[in-house]
Amino acid sequence: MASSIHDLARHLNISIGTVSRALNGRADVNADTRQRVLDAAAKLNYSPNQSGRSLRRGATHSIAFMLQPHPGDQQYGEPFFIPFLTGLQAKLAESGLDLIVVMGAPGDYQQERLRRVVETRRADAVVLAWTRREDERIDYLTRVGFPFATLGRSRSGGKSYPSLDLDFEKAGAEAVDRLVARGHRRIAAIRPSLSLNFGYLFLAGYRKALGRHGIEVDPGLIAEGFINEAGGYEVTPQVMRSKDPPTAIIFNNDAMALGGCKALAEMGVKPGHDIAVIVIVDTPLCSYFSPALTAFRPPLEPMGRRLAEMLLASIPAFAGAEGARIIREVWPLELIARDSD
Amino acid sequence: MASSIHDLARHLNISIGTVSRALNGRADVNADTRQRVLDAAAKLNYSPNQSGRSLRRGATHSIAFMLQPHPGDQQYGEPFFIPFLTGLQAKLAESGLDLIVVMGAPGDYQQERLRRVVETRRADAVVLAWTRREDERIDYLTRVGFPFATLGRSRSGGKSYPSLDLDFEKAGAEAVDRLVARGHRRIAAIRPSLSLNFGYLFLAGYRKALGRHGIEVDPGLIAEGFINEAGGYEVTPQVMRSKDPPTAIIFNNDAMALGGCKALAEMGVKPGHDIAVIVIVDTPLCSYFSPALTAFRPPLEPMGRRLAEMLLASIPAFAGAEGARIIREVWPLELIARDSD
DNA sequence: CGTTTTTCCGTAAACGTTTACGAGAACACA
DNA sequence: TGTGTTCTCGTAAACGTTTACGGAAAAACG
Repeated sequence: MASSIHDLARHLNISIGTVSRALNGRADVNADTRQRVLDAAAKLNYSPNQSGRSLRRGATHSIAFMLQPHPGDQQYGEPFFIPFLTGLQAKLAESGLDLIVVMGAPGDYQQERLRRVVETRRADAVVLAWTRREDERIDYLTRVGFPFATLGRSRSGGKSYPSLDLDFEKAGAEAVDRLVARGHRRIAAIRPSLSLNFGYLFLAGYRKALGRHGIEVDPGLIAEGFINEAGGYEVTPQVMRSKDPPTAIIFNNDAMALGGCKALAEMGVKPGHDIAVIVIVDTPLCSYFSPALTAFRPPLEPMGRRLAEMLLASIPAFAGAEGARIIREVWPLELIARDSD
Repeated sequence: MASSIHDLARHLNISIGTVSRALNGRADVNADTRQRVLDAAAKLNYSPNQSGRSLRRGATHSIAFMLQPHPGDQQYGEPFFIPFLTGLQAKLAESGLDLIVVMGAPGDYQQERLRRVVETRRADAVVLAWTRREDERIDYLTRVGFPFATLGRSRSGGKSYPSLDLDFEKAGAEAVDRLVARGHRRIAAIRPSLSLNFGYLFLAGYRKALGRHGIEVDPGLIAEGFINEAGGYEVTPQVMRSKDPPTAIIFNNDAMALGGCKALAEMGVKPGHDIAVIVIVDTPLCSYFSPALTAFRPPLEPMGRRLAEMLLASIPAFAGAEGARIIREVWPLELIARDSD
């Protein structure tokens, strides 16, 4: 099973150097010999040992995505990533790169696992998600000079690394606009910790839009919970018990909305009927919920592909002739109107 | 950043051999020297290059989990895995092993990616999920003699590899028993393709229990759909439009149930009121749905830990003194009674 | 035919580890 | 003092690649 380049060379009676050159498509090898090598490689089922190759080349030809069970939760956060990873992997594969997903241990917010990946040189670059406003991972990676890209931004938004984010601020504002246009003025916002940057951005858009409409921000209508079903469930009653309860709620993600709607149901409040509900980040859940939830849909698969491009473009070793460059993009979210608002 | 064992050796004025032995805890190195090496390693922030180590040792010290966007769907299937992977990773980490998750390209059912992992020796073993009744991946891995374990069984259920599965057959039967005890006799089953082994097992249990209760199996009450929301949504109306419609439905998983309930709602049928609903595999979705869905909950995180143990026990290089052995286990599913039945 | 260029290939070093082997020093023992 | 044992360490080979270098043969050119 473990056929090495030596086996190939012995089998063909030529030197390993020639075999390697033939396999790697170098110019200085006769067309005949190349073909013989290729045939033999197919016959012997040869494929290069990754460790040997990485060691020699000083590159692993793989990119790591850091996947983290979110603090305070083990279940949520990942269905979101699957289409994204599909796009990421597809684009990386076009450049002959492997995508590996590294599971973080719960709790340490990836510092330990990230260090491990970097220090043992398991990947040539990493992709981060769940970016925080102050993100120690970003600091670490820039400090040690390890290539990376982020899905999401951090506060500094430094120009030193590529990032692709969604325009949560605009989505927050648009949600408010839409609700105000439908006559709502008591609009609640259920969001995760502001340390998560998308929560921060959402709230900024929410505030700005309310201001634009001359509506005063009522702190009693803003609540923070864990970014999962339990969080939404726990926190929604708080805003509903406000002296002057909301007639509409904007949830920062689908899981919180699900929990929130559960709480509403228990209070006898029906979304789309007694109260308007809008969700910022759409998943299939939203469309199959009853009532179907109006939500902002991110184009996850294209985002994955794009971030792969941006990452590769930022790394000299992978960037083509035009040289490395840092790209930062913010994509709009598209509202899918359904039955809940 | 790239401090190697040579840097350490030069810095301490000793040979690289000694450094390596000190780092690896070998006996033939003086206690003083060992300490000096350890200190220097910490100071220089040394950690061994993974490629070099793998090359020399002939082992990567990492285990690959094959993650696959399910055919016909990009969004579903993965929240299920997160707690499982958390357990898997935790246990592997105790043995100094890394868990990497390898994304399959959509469509090829992992064959191509799996071959790549195996042939380039990227991992020492792999873990498979979504086992099919006839599983080409299992055939391939056994044929080439690559170590692996499965979450789920295949038809053959060969004794050659460790596997951990849930007792879907018993759960299917228990669901029927429960519904019959509550007076139902027209019980529908919504399931995925029988090529997926858990779908097959579920149906077997369903049939067996019906037989035990002297209820004839009505093919019109059994429907097959894609294992996602869309599948449940599409297929549920079929059984409802049966001449003699069901008074209860058992869904084979949460996503199908979600889609099915959507379809029911559109038909004006209310789960837990007009019809009983039971879900075989529980996720947080089920408890936050309205009404909360009665479901069978798998202990995912312990399953991950256990499968890691079983995998390691099956590999001579990792098994302790007692030698390698193949363990196969089937765990019960626990019913969580909620409001839908 | 002599010279230069091109084509093709073998040699060997290097990447960063681990480890078998052997040797010097220290020590124990008679 | 001589012999044997135990500690400790250095040397060097090996893992499977890639690639710089050089050289032999073939081709091109005058």
